[in-house]
Amino acid sequence: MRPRKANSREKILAAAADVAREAGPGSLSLEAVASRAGVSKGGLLYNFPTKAKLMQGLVESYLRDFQKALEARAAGARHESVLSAYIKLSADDCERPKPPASWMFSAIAEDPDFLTPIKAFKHQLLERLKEETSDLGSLLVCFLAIEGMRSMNLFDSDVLSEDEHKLLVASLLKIAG
Amino acid sequence: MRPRKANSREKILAAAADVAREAGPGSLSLEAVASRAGVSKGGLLYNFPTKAKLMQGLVESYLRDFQKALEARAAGARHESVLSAYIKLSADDCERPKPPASWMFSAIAEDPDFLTPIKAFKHQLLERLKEETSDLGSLLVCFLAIEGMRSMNLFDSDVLSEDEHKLLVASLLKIAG
DNA sequence: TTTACTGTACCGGCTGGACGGTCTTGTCAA
DNA sequence: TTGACAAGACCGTCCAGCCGGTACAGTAAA
Repeated sequence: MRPRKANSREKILAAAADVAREAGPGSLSLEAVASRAGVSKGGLLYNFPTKAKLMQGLVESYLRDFQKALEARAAGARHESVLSAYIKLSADDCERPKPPASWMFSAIAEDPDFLTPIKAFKHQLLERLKEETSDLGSLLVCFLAIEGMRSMNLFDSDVLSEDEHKLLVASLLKIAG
Repeated sequence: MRPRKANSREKILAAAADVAREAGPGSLSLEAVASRAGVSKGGLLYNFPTKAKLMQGLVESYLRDFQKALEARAAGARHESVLSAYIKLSADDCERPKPPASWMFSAIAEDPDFLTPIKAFKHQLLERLKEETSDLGSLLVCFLAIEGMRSMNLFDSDVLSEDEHKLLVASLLKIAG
């Protein structure tokens, strides 16, 4: 029996991320994703009429999830700054073993403009952080350092040891105040 | 008359970087590179028998250039730390408009293992920086912030304004001591 | 100094395979 | 029975790598 109205979109998105991570971003083909998602190629194309739409879906779901996680953290401890929440969230996100979002490379290869929403999101986040601090210099250092953490995670470059990672996070929280 | 012994390798490498930057990392085909370099496809394949070899060449030349630039800076001002030199070099590298090394995305798509030498290089650099400082926390913050700067540049995400960029660099130099 | 040979650098058409996207043919729930 | 959705064969395109050539420099025997 074929599962009717089983939310294929989510399965497909997850499968795409899996394929990009395991087979490499260059091997993210529609067939591979469909097969991984337990869906036929036609089924995939029904949900995402084009490869570009699939990438777009990946970007949007990524941003949505991140936003939700950040909001949850910020609401969970209202006495601390959003910057602290962002630092801690990113520290957790980059804890190994964490699946890096390799699909991003596929998206960039497909069309570099897929970065635009992400860029906009980051800009927006930075603006929000600026509002809650008076020390712009420290904020920038923290913001960029987090960016560095995330990028290392994305590139799967675990240059830092576990201890160094913890020390870094502690230092950032101290700078953030 | 065909230019004999005109160093095609360099021209091809430069052309590959250009194509990746201008046409997008997903459009880096051998034909496009050959045409851009003013070389036939056969000529390209003569110099780089495989696309993977071309990517490898890109990585190696990138690392070699970076190493040279860093050494030059470090030697140029021997009274300051290597970390300071690294900060300043990266700040200059990320000054817009600077061609981001989009070819890296093509390389990753071809085979994620092309990152290995880069990872190793960074690790080595970090070890070297560790030797000259006693404050590991500050070093890590600086190192990661630079990483963030470079990643933003690579992704062509100019989230920071000119002034913010300068403030960031100043703050980093202050932290680096 | 002519001729024959060798190795280097480069050319460009070809092909086999992979991939994105379409189309026809189902198939189940209402 | 109908319509939303899924299956997978199929088609056109693109591209990496191959291969048979060409041009030329050097060498050296004749």
